Amino acid sequence: MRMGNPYFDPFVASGSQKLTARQRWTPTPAQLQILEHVYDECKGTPRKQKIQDMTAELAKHGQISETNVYNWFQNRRARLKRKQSGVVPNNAESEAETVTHAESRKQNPESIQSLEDSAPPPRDEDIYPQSPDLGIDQMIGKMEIPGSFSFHWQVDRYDMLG
Amino acid sequence: MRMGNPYFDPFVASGSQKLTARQRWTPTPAQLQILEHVYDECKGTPRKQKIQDMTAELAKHGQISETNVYNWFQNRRARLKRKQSGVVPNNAESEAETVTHAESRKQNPESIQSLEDSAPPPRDEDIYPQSPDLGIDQMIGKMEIPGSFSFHWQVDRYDMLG
DNA sequence: GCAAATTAATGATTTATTCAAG
DNA sequence: CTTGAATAAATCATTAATTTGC
Repeated sequence: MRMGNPYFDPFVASGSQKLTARQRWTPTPAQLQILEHVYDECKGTPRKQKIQDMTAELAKHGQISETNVYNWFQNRRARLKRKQSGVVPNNAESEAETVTHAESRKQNPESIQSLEDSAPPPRDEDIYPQSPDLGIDQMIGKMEIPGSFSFHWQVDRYDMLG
Repeated sequence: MRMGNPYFDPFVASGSQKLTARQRWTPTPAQLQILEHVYDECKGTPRKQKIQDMTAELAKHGQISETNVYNWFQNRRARLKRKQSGVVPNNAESEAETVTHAESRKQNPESIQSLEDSAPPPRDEDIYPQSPDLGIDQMIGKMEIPGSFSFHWQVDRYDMLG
């Protein structure tokens, strides 16, 4: 089912410097605290408004996006449920992922199918009728983070070539 | 698993005019033709760039958004595969599945529970590093559609009240 | 004490299932 | 019934912990 690689654009330039390698967001301790606090308040996935609000707040403590927040809640809820429900040490492969970790770490580096690339889920492109400034502000702001180490943006998450 | 109603906001205002009722996009014949043509070319879900390009083109033939295009491809692929594989028209009660906890298939249309609303998947908000103009342009452009009938944007797809 | 190698967490994407509008 | 839309589950892939050898 899974095509080996959902996206695979290791080199956008010439494959010498992975200056645009895909890197995932990592919440700062402050962000994590806020996120967990909100999660504690309302278990369910927060609404759009809430997400936007949180994102704006979290952005003050480090790089973040609404997508990150949304994903975080999704994962948090799913994994918490799984942990609570069926940890069941009874069965052999409780997680079906145990094996995948140890050895199946490869990501199909050979299949260069520059023809079949899956597309990203563009969820909302036009649902921001009220506050586009936020997005722009963030985009500009994140270009240079004064404190801490160099944080990479997930700008090139998908791909940028036709 | 599925909660009865993931989101359920029939009326956002006060229940007098359903001016913001949820309405799904319906491709115009011209749009459909284009979509199917592109699908025929490359079966896989197109890439971001392609989606954007197509959306821009399709927008000339009627209301549309990248989300619509993406969903269309997703559904097209999934359903076509299902059809091709094993149709297995089990019209019987095949949905019974593993009913962990008795769950009614019915969604009570009476329950006006506009309190807990699930959140939308904010997919990309800051992934436009190279051509933000496009995004902004689109965003602005769609604010007012001169022609055609009054199509509701899915701005209110989720909710707009805290 | 540090750094490469391993393992465990977890952020991000894809797929399957379901809901509901037309 | 068809199918656009939305969610949750499954999966993938990258980062942080941890272990190991020096």
